[in-house]
Formats: sequence, C-alpha cells, structure tokens
Amino acid sequence: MAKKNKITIKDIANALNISTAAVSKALHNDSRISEKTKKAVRQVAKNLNYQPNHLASALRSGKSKLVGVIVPKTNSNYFSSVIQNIEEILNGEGYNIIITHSNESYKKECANIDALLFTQVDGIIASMANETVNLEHYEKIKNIGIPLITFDRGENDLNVDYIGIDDYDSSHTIIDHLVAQGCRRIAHIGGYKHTRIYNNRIRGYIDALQKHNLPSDKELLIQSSLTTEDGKVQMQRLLNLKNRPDAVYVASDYAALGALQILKEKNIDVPNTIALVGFGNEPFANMVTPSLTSMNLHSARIGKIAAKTFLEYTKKEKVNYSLNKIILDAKLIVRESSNKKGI
Amino acid sequence: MAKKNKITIKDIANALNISTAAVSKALHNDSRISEKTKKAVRQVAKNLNYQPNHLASALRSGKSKLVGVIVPKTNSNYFSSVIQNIEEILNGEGYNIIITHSNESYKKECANIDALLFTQVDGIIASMANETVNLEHYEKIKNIGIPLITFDRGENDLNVDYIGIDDYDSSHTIIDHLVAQGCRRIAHIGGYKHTRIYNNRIRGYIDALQKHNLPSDKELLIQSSLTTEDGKVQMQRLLNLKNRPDAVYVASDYAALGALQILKEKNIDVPNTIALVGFGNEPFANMVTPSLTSMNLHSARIGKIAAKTFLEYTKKEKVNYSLNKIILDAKLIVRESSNKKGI
DNA sequence: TATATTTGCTTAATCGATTAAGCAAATATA
DNA sequence: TATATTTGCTTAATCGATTAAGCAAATATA
Repeated sequence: MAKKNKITIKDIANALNISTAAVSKALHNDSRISEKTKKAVRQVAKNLNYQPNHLASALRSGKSKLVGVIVPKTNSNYFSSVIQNIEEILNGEGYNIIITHSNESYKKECANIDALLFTQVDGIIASMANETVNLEHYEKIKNIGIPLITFDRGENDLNVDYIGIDDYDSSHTIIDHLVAQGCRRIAHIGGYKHTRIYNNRIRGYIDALQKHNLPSDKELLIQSSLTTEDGKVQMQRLLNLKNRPDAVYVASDYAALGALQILKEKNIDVPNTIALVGFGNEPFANMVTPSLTSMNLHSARIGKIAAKTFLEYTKKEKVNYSLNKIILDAKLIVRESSNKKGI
Repeated sequence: MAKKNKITIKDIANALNISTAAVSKALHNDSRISEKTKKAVRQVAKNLNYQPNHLASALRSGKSKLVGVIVPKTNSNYFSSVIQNIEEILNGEGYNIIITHSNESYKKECANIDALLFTQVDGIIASMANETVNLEHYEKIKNIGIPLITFDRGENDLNVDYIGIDDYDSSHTIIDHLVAQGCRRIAHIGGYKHTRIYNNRIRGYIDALQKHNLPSDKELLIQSSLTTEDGKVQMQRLLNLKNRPDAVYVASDYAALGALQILKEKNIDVPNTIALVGFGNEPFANMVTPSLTSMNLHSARIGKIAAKTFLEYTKKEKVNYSLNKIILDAKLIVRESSNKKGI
C-alpha cells in the first residue's frame, strides 16, 4: 500500500508537533532533549516504521559509513576469509563494506578505485593486483585524504599502513624444512619480482639456500603468474631439465596444485622423488592426494587487524598516513607432499 | 595540499561565472545548453579534477546506483562466480554492488537486509541461508518497492523472480547415470527439505528410483547441513548400515568431499564399491583423488541473468513483482568417482 | 529579590546536486 | 513588421538529515 511515501523525520515532527531538529536530536539521544520527548519520538518512529535516509545523513555529515575493499580475487579462501573478518569488525561499528576485485588487472583496479571514491567511501582496504606497478591510482586515494590500508600485496613506496606476514622469513622456514627432509636441489616457482611479497620470498629462498651451503642454480628459480595453469607449465619446465630438482617450493597453492597435477600425471613419487611445498594453506591443500604442505597466512587475523587499523584512523582528527607495518609470523603446515619420513 | 576542500559544481560555476544549474546540465549533456558552455564546463571540471558527489546526486535523484547482493557464503566458487558476473554486468551500467553474506544464518541475513536498505540500495539480488524459513525480512524489501531477485536458493512463496537450475531433473540425471553404472542401492545425502532446491532434489531422487524400479529405502535418505564436516558424519552413518549403499548422491560438493575423505580413510574402493556423485562442480571436484563427478550449475550465466533481470526492473516505472522463473539445465560432469568402466 | 545558568526546544542554514519554472535574447514564421 | 517559437541560461526549491545560533522558560546562585 503505502509504498512510495517513505517516512522521514518530518513525518515524526508533524505527528508530535515539534521541529525536525528536535526529532533528529531525540533520535541521537542528545542531552538537551527531555526524556519525555525522546520517548515520544522513539515511539512514533517505531509506529511509523521510520528508516533513516542514509544518503541524507551521509551527505550532511560527510561520512558515508562505507568502506571499500579491493582484492585481486574473491574466490580464494585467503581473500574471502580476510574479507569476512574485515566485515565482522566493521559491521560492529556501523560500517558496511563494498567489496571489489581487480581480477589481477591494473585497469580494473583503477576502475575499482574510481568507483569506490565515487561512492564516497570513508576509507579503503586493499591488496594489489599482480599487474600493478604504477601506484598513481593509490596516490589519488591519499590525496583525497581518506584512510588507506594495505594487506598481503602492498608496496613500501606507497607509505601507508600494511598488514602481512614475513615473506622473507617464511622462505627460510620452508627451505629449512625441505633441507631437513634431505632435499638438496630445491627449485622455486615464485611470483613476479616487482611485487614486494614475491620478491621477499625469492630473496629468502636465495639467502636460505646460501645459509645451507646449497648451490643456487638460476634454472631452478622461475617467475610465474602463479595460476594453476602456469603452475603446470612451470613444473613441466623443471621436469625437462637435465638435472631435475628434488624439491619445489611454489609461492602459491594454486600454482602448487598445477605442479602436483603434472607430477601425478608423470607418476613421479611425491614427496620421495620430488617434494612439494605450497603457500597460502588454501582448503584444497588438505583435500588433494598427496595432501600439500603449505604456509598458513593467518587470514582471519589480518582481516581483523586491517579493519581495526581503519577504525583507528576514524578516531583521529586528520589522516596522517604512515607506513605502519604489522608483520605476522606465518606457520608451515607440514603434510604428505613434503613429509618423507611418513609422520 | 588542497586536501579537504573538495571541488563541487559550485567551483566550476564560479570559475565560469554561470549558475550551478547550468553546470549540472552541461555535465549531463542537456540539449538546452550550448556546445560552447559544455566544452568550457568539461574543461574546467577536468582542470579542477572535479569528482561528482555521489551522495548528493543519489539523495536528489532517489537512486543510489548501488545494488545489494546476499549470498550464504562467499568462499564457494559457485557464489563467487555468480557475484563476479553480477558485478560485471552491473558495473557496465554504472551500478556498484554491495556484497553481504549470511553465513547460512537467518539472523545475519536479517541484519544484512537492514544494512542494505539503510544504505538505500536500488535493488537486492539474494540467495537464502540454509536456516531461513520465515520470509518476513524479504517481504520488507518488497514493501519498500525496490526490485528483489533470487537465485539458487529461493522460495516460491516469496513470489519474486528466480534464476536457478532444474533440481528435480538434475536428480534424475544423476540417478540415471548411477543406474547405468550398475548401482542398485543408491543413497542420498540431501539438504533440508524446507529449502526448495533441496526438496526438489529429494523429490527427484525418490521419483527417479521409482522410475528404475529400485527400492526407496528410508535409511538411505538423509537430511544434512551439507558442510564438509556433516558430509563425514553422514557418510559414516551410511557405512554403519547393515546393508550398505553401492552409490551415494550428495547434494553438495562440500559434503561430498567429507564423504570421500571417510571412504578413503576406510579404504573403500570409489567408484567400484561405492560410487560417489557431488553437486555444484566446485573446482576441487577436479583436484581430489579420485576426482569427483558433479553437477555444473552455470554460475556465470546465473549471475548475468540475475543482473539483467534487475536492470529490466530499472527501466520500468513501477516495480511489479512476479515469479518469473528462469530455469537452466545443469550438466553432469562425470569423473572418476562414479565412472566404473574407466572411461 | 536580582542575576546567572541550565533546560528544552525552534529557526534557519547547510551538505552538493538536480530540476521545475521562468525569463530574456535570438531566431523562425506569418 | 509583428508574433511565435526556440535557445540558453538563471532563480529558487528540493532531496532528508544535521547543526550552529539563539530564544524563552525553568531553575540555580548570589
């Protein structure tokens, strides 16, 4: 019935014969409004089924109570878990989130940022696309003056808060583990060097090999897009080598999955002929046969910290960006694909 | 520098010594504004780096250009694919989407709807939580008069557009396949009957068995939450039967995965002792060993159709809800877990 | 009792963009 | 040439909520 005619504070004001200002204040529990009036306003609001118009209050207050989230993809468990935890924290403080994904495309990422700024979000929490090298679109966010928090894939150059794990150290943990398993010729299918986290993993890989006095063979270090498809391609490339590796450390579970499929196809014994370690601890790591050793990235904690970091900014008068790095320790989950001793 | 002082149409108007009305019209390419003025306005807007204030225009026009999406979970490939495709279509028409997930909880779903309505979305595309039986919160959306489109998990009682697959028919396809494989005692780990899609799958299962003159044993029909965890529990229950099934049709890949893990644990030959079929064709269906036969649900098409259905409504003067059912044919992807003949 | 403070509201401006109504100048038509 | 129409803008109201400024009545303080 009464479909179109939405209830506004004006309707409440008219019903009680008071001003809209009084209604607004009563609804916000202003101390200068009498309890009697407040009660009456709340009652009428309830009776009329009043729903505040968010656009109007957002326009007036300058706060949309929306936070934008940019992830490279939503169909990875890592990112969807981060998102869930961001949402949980922010919902509790009256914020809603707008989720966008770049699909690893720089162009899409730019479009996402434009869309989010257009929607007048109060802040942005982002993890960058693989393609992203130029950071101008992120500088745009900073220029507007709303909080910008990065996680997982961020860049030092941007000089904003960052939450992630210690990638350099994680590589050490993985190499230490593989060496302890008796592996001596360890390959690395890594991401692109221009992305900080992948660069750190590569550096960690090289330094850890050196630490163990193992040769660092150039043909064993591969840069990849880290998709399942490219994992297959790169694993095949490693198998084509005259001198094959006895272990492969892959910087993403998705690519590790592709590698595993090739290894199974070729009937290569995993872990005894070639041990395999992934990164990210996606749920399927536990589902495949052999189950995949992988690094757990604490997605839930990262999401919660990112959200809380944003909330910190909202309490400040002015946004002063700072590279506040929060680095968590990742945990290696050892499974069949790298456990030669069978326990 | 010029951080806080955002550029508005007033700034453009002042720069050119014309009215804000003229600027607004020029930016919207109104035919009553001269080309000369339009060019000047566009130039100044560009120079000043003008970004329209979405909240203001949304408030005035009554259109937020936001669409809410409610899914039970985002970490399933099915839902994330639907979302991606909704987004793709809607972005093309200038809409942004707000993604929320109920986490299968009725309470969370209610909260999501309130949050979306509060944000003044122009429409909602939803798939219901497992827990949802009462539909009052969805009626609220209808009362407000914005488009409501459901997919996958919808209810006839709601009488709104629905996009999904033919669940009843899908069960027939699966049973036909299992019977062709020589299975005679087929169990069904299904969802809750109160959810239409699961009820249809159950009805299809029962009718298909009858069609093949197979006994429909009550102990072989199980209602489940269809999580991986419950898949394990229910598979164990089936194995405890005196008269075990020789095939299990599970209404979700997640639960099928749990079932498969139990079967592997007990060293039961899949598919030869017990054949297994899942539903949803999640990516891991292809990753596990043995790979899992499953129903492909056309997530991309469903997302695109849902978005286009919403867009249809926006072209109409008034929203007239109608149960416009769009039913796609699901496709059975036969893999190792049910392929006894080996090809 | 006279003055100061507090209480409980109202008035009017405002956030930025859009739009109905209208007006003067330019152009078209009779 | 006189009138009608079109062009290109302006003025002012509006979307709904918030808030600074202010006022009268009630209460507190000197």
